[in-house]
Amino acid sequence: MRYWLFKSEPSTWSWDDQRAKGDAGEEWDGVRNYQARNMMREMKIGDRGFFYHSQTEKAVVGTVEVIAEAHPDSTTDDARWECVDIKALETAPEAVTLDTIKTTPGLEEMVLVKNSRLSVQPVTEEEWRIVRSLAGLSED
DNA sequence: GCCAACGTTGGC
DNA sequence: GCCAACGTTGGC
Repeated sequence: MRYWLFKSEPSTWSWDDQRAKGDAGEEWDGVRNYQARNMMREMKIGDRGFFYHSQTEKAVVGTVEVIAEAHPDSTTDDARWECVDIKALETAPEAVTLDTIKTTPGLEEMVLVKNSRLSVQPVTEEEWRIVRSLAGLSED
């Protein structure tokens, strides 16, 4: 299993919006960036990810599970753009802020720190464990 | 609201 | 195929 990070502006699509979809989940649509799309093409059903709020909050607020592999993005006719479906899994008891991530040993190399603009990012197993722990989430 | 970083576009 | 110009994103 691989790990990822999905970034969203809460004013556009928030963790509450995602949770409201329940187990049915929702398309992670609207991505118009090749790197981010390529990440989604690599995802498999059952992969896990962090849900990150950018802009106002700047924190990891929950975890999600990939429930459908890459398929055409329904919000465009442009065949270049694909997306996966994800569902909310766990709400983080403690939101993990960007500030914390930047100052926690072992997380210096996170894509979130290195290339903050990429909206869908890979997360290493080590990073996954550290951030889960900071979020107050149990080990898998 | 500003600005740096980055990706994309289009002219040559 | 290069590179300048432009648009977008996101942290501050």
